[in-house]
Amino acid sequence: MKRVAKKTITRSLLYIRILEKLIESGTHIVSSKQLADMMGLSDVKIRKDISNFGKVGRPRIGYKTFELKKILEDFVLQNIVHAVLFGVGNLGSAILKYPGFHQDRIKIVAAFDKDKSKVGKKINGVSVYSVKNAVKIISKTHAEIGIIAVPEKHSQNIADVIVSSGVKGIVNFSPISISVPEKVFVRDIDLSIEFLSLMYEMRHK
Amino acid sequence: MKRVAKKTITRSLLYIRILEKLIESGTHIVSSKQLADMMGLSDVKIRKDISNFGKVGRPRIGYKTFELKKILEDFVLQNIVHAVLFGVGNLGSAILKYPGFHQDRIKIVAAFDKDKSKVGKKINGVSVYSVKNAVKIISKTHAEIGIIAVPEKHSQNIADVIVSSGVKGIVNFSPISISVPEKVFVRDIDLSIEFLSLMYEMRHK
DNA sequence: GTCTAATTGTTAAATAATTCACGGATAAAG
DNA sequence: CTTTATCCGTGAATTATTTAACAATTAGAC
Ligand SMILES: NC(=O)c1ccc[n+]([C@@H]2O[C@H](COP(=O)([O-])OP(=O)(O)OC[C@H]3O[C@@H](n4cnc5c(N)ncnc54)[C@H](O)[C@@H]3O)[C@@H](O)[C@H]2O)c1
Ligand SMILES: NC(=O)c1ccc[n+]([C@@H]2O[C@H](COP(=O)([O-])OP(=O)(O)OC[C@H]3O[C@@H](n4cnc5c(N)ncnc54)[C@H](O)[C@@H]3O)[C@@H](O)[C@H]2O)c1
Repeated sequence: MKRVAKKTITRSLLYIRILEKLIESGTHIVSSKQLADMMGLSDVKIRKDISNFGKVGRPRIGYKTFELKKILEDFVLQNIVHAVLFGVGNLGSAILKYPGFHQDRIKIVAAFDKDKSKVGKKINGVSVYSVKNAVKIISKTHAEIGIIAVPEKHSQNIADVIVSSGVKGIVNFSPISISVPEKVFVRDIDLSIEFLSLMYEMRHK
Repeated sequence: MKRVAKKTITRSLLYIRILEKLIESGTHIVSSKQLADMMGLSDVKIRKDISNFGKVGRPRIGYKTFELKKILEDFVLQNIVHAVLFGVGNLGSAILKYPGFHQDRIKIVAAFDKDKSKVGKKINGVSVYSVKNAVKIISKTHAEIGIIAVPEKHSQNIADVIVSSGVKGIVNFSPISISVPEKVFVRDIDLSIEFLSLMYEMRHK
């Protein structure tokens, strides 16, 4: 199968969300132009993205919302994503309590913290465990992604724990780069950099 | 001045952070290769990025950490960034309490919520106001960026408030696209999409 | 039926970003 | 003072992504 551009994948995930909303509201047909307006993109880009997955629209009509959603899902989603969280602090708690992940088929199956007062608690149905038991619990839960929400000085240590449990994907919220083996994929989410680069863009355009 | 690539800007912001750490630890000289290893990038990319800002390194030696930091800052930073936050919920509170923004010269100068039980409180030194007073307070504080951390069904409404206050930059944490005039810049931070696209990458590489 | 206007899908062109390849500088060794 | 190994800077090549241009399709008007 042809390699699909990374940006096409992230946009396709957004299309799926919009299509869900359209379907829910009873809309059966949508054109690339309508989708484009809803998302602030160009219609060509949307058609180009979709063309990666086959010929699914009809000229003069548009796309059937349900059919398009199905096709996109078949290519870019599959199952529920299981994740474990490290660090049940301010950010970690917000993540645990966020209901949107469930809607997007992301399930947090366990959380870990080194603070004994947090271990044993349940937040939004998710149990908080001691980091000592992480490897054991992760292998039991078949988690696929580890979330790092601990203070940066502990991030590498937690990354090592995640790697040693066999998990191959990490979402890292701490503002430092972690070292992992090549076969482990890391997504860094750095909020400060988002603010600062937005600021740069505002000043230079 | 030559236009600098967007990705070069975000990486340069990361270089600044690493350089700060190196300077703090007493390191005076660093090579592109060392920086590359610390960040998981290639050394060429780092040299190419830096070359946008002039000839600052010395062959056979490397870069003076302090000098490089200064030059990068002159190009990609300037002042403190002032932001206002809408929605003091789980995520909004985490943002208010995060000390890292201060280190990165981002200052949250006011927060707004529609929940009366939150209005009047102070979180980490930041006062929470009623949304009704937002335009007035924003113009007084000279905020440059508005942060949207309200439930998605209110996001467009809050975006309109932010725009009508004259603020030209928005960081949007809600999982929907907001409509704003062309001259307003929006950065969408969509956590679900990060998880799902990471999952895709893990399955296809 | 024929025409028209709308909309898709695709090829080609343009733009953006990365990687390669290597020349030039220079500190340190001898 | 010459050699050598190292590291920077950069033009050219490659790869990735977006945008433009347009042919093909077809529902609906007439
Ligand atoms: N809060 C934000 O808005 C925000 C923004 C950007 C980045 N971050 C980053 O996210 C991370 C978490 O931020 P936060 O604000 O939630 O911090 P926090 O201090 O509120 O929470 C950190 C949690 O991690 C736990 N912890 C510490 N060491 C641990 C370890 N070794 N193993 C397991 N748990 C451990 C602590 O007990 C605490 O519960 C930090 O790296 C921070 O830089 C946070
Ligand atoms: N918590 C997360 O981890 C997470 C992850 C991804 C996205 N998000 C998004 O971030 C946003 C906030 O999430 P959250 O978990 O903090 O939600 P939350 O429900 O905990 O907090 C929302 C806050 O916004 C306030 N609010 C509601 N309507 C408002 C209005 N019109 N004006 C001002 N304030 C208003 C509420 O009073 C509440 O304090 C949501 O859009 C959510 O989809 C959150």
